[in-house]
Amino acid sequence: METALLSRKDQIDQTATALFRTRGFAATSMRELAAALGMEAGSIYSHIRSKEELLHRICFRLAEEFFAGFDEATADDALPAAPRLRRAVESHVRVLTTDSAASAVFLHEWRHLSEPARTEFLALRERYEAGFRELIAEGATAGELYAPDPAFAALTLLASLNWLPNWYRPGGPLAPTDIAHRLANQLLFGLEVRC
Amino acid sequence: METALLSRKDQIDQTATALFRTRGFAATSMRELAAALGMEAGSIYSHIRSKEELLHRICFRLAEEFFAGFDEATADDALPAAPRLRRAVESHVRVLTTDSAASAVFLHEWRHLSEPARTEFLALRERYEAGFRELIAEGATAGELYAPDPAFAALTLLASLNWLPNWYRPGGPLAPTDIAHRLANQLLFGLEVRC
DNA sequence: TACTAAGCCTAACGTTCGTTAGCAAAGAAA
DNA sequence: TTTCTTTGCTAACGAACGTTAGGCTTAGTA
Repeated sequence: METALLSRKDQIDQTATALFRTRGFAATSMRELAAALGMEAGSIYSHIRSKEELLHRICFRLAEEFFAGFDEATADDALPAAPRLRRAVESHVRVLTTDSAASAVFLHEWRHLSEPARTEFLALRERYEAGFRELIAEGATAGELYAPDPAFAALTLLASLNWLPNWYRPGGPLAPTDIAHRLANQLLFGLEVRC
Repeated sequence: METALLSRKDQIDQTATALFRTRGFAATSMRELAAALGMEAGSIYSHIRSKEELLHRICFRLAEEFFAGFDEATADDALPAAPRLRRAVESHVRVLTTDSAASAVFLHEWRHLSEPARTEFLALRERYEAGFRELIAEGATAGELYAPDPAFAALTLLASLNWLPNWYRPGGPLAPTDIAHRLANQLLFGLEVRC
């Protein structure tokens, strides 16, 4: 057998991710996907069961990556909440930049999952957001952070980060780690000059 | 003629906006839209020319509202950049909250516009973002704001705001003006406690 | 050599899509 | 009364949709 860098199934996943990102899940046809892979639409079904399976795999794989990164970033209990939050932000940015196409699909196309996957996905997302919320709340009670409403702060913070796949392009002027540092700084220090 | 609160055409626009928001433009069929209006699919074409015309009207109407709000908020040249930025943020939030369904469509579904509308739309959006960018840059050179990279700051700021339609619900615990103030504060002052 | 398993093809299935044509009812304007 | 406009209907159009069945080719295995 040819030792391909990517198995055919992985190629399908990757091409589907790119198409779902730019055209959206619903507007991407199996024939389009097949054409991008240089094959016929029917042939794809030798590798997958359905179009939705593709979306399902993309969304849940990324959920796993976000969780793994967050857990690793916040594992050190000795650290105060503020630096742990900073590390969580950097981890989130790392996932967004290393797999920005899949991230965009994860963020925008999940609603085309049918039940029960959709509910399951939303539960995962809520649990992830709760992680940030609790980190911010911890920092607030410890006096490290100013956050009268941790839930509100967490929403705003993740919103800023999640916009990233909309403009980030690999090989641009800013490296992923630069972006992570800048975002963390801007979100933690704000725009207004310090007193 | 019956003096309806909304003309039939406006009812169609409004129902289409709600459906496009929750299911997406591509995944919303004309038959679904018709059913939600209590009519048949073919009948809609007595009022509109095409499905895309609906999307076009929603997107460009909101673009106008964003511009009108921004222009009014930043018209006072006597004011320093920082308070004008704050007013622009509040105006943006006002549009997002008073018409959150249309805002969500504006933010997510524009890519289903076909050319040349799509390019035209993106040019408008870029011009709007440039307004924020220049305001931040002005504040930075005047020493009012700390923003080493105004473009980056503008992206992050708008990202935080544009996430709003994803969680805002009219009649929730926070009134739109509260939200606007909190967002402006958090973005301008940051999360970290001040020195 | 014969057998097996991938991988892809063609052809077609039943369904749904956006849209159109032609007609009917009903009220406003003349 | 006649005419026109508005609004909606039914029925259908061609196209595109996701998916399946069955067969062919090729490469690895026994």
